Amino acid sequence: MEPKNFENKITPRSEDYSQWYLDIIAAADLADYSPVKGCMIIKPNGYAIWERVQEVLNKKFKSYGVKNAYFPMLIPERLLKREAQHVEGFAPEVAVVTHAGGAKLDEPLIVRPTSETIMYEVYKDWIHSYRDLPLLINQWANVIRWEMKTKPFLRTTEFLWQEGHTVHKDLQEADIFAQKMLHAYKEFFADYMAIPVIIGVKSESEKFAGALKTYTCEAMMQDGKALQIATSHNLGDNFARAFEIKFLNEENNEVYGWQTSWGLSTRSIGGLIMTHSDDKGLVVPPKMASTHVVIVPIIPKPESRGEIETKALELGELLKKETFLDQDILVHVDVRDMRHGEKYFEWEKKGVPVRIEIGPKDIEKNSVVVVRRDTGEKEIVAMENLNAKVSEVLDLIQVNLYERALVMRTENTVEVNSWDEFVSALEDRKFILAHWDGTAETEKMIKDETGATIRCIPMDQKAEEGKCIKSGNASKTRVLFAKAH
RNA sequence: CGAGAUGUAGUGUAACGGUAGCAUCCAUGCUUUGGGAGCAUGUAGUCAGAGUUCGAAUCUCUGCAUCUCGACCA
Repeated sequence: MEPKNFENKITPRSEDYSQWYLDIIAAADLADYSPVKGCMIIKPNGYAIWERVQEVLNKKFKSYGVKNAYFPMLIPERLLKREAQHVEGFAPEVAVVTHAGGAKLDEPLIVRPTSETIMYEVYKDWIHSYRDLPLLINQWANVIRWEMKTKPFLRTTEFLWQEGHTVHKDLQEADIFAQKMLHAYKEFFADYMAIPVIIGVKSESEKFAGALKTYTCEAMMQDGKALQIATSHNLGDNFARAFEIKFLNEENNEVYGWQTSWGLSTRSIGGLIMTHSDDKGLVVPPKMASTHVVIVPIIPKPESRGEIETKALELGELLKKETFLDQDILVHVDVRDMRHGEKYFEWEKKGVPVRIEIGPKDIEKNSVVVVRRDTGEKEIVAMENLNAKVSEVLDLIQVNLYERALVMRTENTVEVNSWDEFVSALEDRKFILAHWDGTAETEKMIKDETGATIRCIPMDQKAEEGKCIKSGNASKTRVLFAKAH
């Protein structure tokens, strides 16, 4: 039965992808616009996903020997100016504090757009010997970048992220570490977010301001556009030279440190939304969900309420003792005095992976109905098998979401060998693997003409002689082109 | 920041320059209940400021906000 009308109607993806995205955020109650333009209020439902991101990444970082710390949000302007490319890259988008304590400040303070400068200013005092290395620090923080145009989670003036900043004894070790973090992100996206990402190297024009080399995770959203969902930079000794991070090596020579920085922001939540959600609402991969299972009692007769709710709560308690994929199952029993149909819609909008329905007929037959959020499949399950079944289904949903996203990307990725093919593939919203002559001029020409950018030079891309689709010049490997969010 | 569009209860909409109305939400009560229920009562609104006018939600200007498309970006 079609509902007549209701709040939070979701625009179909096919009709208006952008509106659909905003509708999902409203329907799942993830975020609100703030009184400050371009900023976002992350509501409890949205923040719960972020907390899960923090939990999983912290565990991963610790296993790599990375320690958490916190540095100030305000950075003296002179520090930002130390590294030439860095200041050039960030100057247009920094917010500056000029007054405080009722007076004009002698030196303006910038609100961090990223923390390289303030962290490295003190790193130089922390590092004296090769024995102090590697220095592996991460911080969870907010940063501000004054962007022209914002969109919840994907691009907001203020956003939350983690930024890791390390110092190593040589370039090779730094590069290996930058790649190690890139793979950590890739695994996180695959194993937890159920988002398949392509890892690769950014072109010169797309790399981080001040970096030697930028590694990136690129994901395909359901509209075929790419989302840069995490990055890891090999900073070389650029910042070390600017901030005089020096140490005595084993040969007693004073040398500069070699650095990396790597980050993942609340944008990844936008990626999660755009990868898995459907026209009914948000879909949260079980391993990222703060509620895995919602039990909805069905009460046709008021007098049977007590009995049914008791049974529902009882099943809930049993289920909480169960695990799936080494996680505890988080269960919510929804005993609110509402029609069950309304509850179904609400939990679907919020993306809870599994719904269990229990009513008088179920109690009679000693069974319940288990419904999957990803496929909508309903199954009648005997109560004694419920724990095992739910555990299995959560596992299946986690796997299915990843597979579904991977199939989508695979089907929409093409190799092209001519400009005409390139243009038509782009119109079909594909990821395109094509030859490029390696020059910034050609890259810019392609961007200006089509809006497509080089997302990355994929790491698993094999060497292959070819001709640039734009200039016709020689190319040694294919690179990934796409339009980006 | 450039081009365009739109701003009316929490949400979605209506009102020729002339009493701001409807639906929904929310609150209360009753009846209901295997996919967004029904009835009754109640609360709640013209983005902000200026101008034109006897009279402005409506016309004009300015500002602000949101959306779309560019430029910028995690």
